[in-house]
Amino acid sequence: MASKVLDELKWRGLIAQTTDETALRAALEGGSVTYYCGFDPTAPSLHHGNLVQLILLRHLQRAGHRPIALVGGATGLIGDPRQSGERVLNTKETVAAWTERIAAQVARFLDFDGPNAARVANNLDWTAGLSAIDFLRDIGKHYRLGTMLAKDTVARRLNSDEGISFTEFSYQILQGLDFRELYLRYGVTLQTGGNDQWGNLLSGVELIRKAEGVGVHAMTTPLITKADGTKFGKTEGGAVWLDAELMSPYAFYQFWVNAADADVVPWLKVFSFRSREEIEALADAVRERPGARAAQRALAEDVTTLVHGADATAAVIAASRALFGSGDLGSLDAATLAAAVAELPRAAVAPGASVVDAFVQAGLVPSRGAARRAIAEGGAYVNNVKVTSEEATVEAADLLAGRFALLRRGKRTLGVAESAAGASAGASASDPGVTADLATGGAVV
RNA sequence: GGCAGGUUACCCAAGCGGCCAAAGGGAGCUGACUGUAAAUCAGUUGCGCGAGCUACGGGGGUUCGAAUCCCUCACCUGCCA
Repeated sequence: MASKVLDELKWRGLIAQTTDETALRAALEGGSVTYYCGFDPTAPSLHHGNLVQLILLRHLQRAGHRPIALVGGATGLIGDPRQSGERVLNTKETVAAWTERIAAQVARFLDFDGPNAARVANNLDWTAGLSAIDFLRDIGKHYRLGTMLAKDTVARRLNSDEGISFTEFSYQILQGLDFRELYLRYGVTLQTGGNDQWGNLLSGVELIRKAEGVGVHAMTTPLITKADGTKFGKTEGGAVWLDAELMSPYAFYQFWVNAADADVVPWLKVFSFRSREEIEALADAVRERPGARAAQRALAEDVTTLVHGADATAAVIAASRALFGSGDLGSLDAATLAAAVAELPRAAVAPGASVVDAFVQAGLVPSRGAARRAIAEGGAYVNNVKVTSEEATVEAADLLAGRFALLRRGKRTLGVAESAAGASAGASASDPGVTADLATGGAVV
């Protein structure tokens, strides 16, 4: 039902601000609206923050509206001003490569068939050939310095020690230019984005009003938060990446499964497409049986399926069940075990290799000193058995199915030591470091 | 172009000649308690088993000894033009 999409989005907590809500509601209920959201290539992949935007695009498309995903081949070369300080410019080659990757990523979330088929656009197409003089005459004349300086991010940066470059200051004009261009080319009348982009969205709304005499809309999503006040989406790898190369589907699934009780219901509303009834049932489940973590599992399954597909999700659920299940690891069959450890960081070891080295090689700790510290703190495990000595070694008897020993730091940082003998030739022969200095003797774990 | 201030570990920030691998806070990690959650308390956080090594923007000096003093370069910020 197209008519109710705004209410649906509100209930889900996906709307922070809109321009004239009455007019926007009328437009959304009156027919198919062409809308857009921009994604700047500031990294090789999109992340959790962009995911909210992608989900919003999807909701609107499902409601019968027509999405345009804009990749910022041009704006990515400039960089929008952040509070934290001036950006380091990336090379044109880098930005071009990232633009391509991101365009491919975005496409997975949209439907390119049917009457409201999606489209991907690149703002480099209309800015690359724009001369500085034309830009200043045709666009710049519509911008008032007072308004530009008053933009929150700009004002903040001006008052900070770092200040702000003309390059980043100009960003808002480029984004306004995009909205106008998309309006002229495709009849786009709504731009969506994160709430921190509000000023940049308004830039386009104002430009179109001044230059074209037409009123268009803007709508933002709120910043996703965590109940404990820490930053949403912060992980060891920096962000929750949507690209499987930057963050494995297993790690991605684990991120969502680890959602706090206080966060999981709001996140279900935002990140899953489950119905109101289903989400309310899961909210009850959290209240009544929090230990079962039913809502967290549902959230993780939905989001992982959306981003990585059903097959990858089934695999990581099976892996998670095996690794975090209460059953004895030794009782797992070889195939299940191999699948479960497939995603884990691994170390190739020969029987007799030290546990310290295996932990370092698997990347579970950054240094040998840190590995020793982990053991001393009682936070290192081999096959779910606490390692008690810094001289402990991985022996043949520890290898499950004759090949793997499960390494764990703390409660849930996992890795695997794979027997060099049982591993494929390439993996084991390539690293002489492990086999060269095997610990002599020492306690067997 | 001129003048002033700044650059310390993941981040903020103290230190201003030896007691500094560097206070304090944040963040991270581990343990206890748990439910792969939160809260709380405790421990821990450059590399190395160790001797020791490397580090306070880069380089060069002074000194028995430098994060600390001097010179120089780079970068950042502010003010003036």
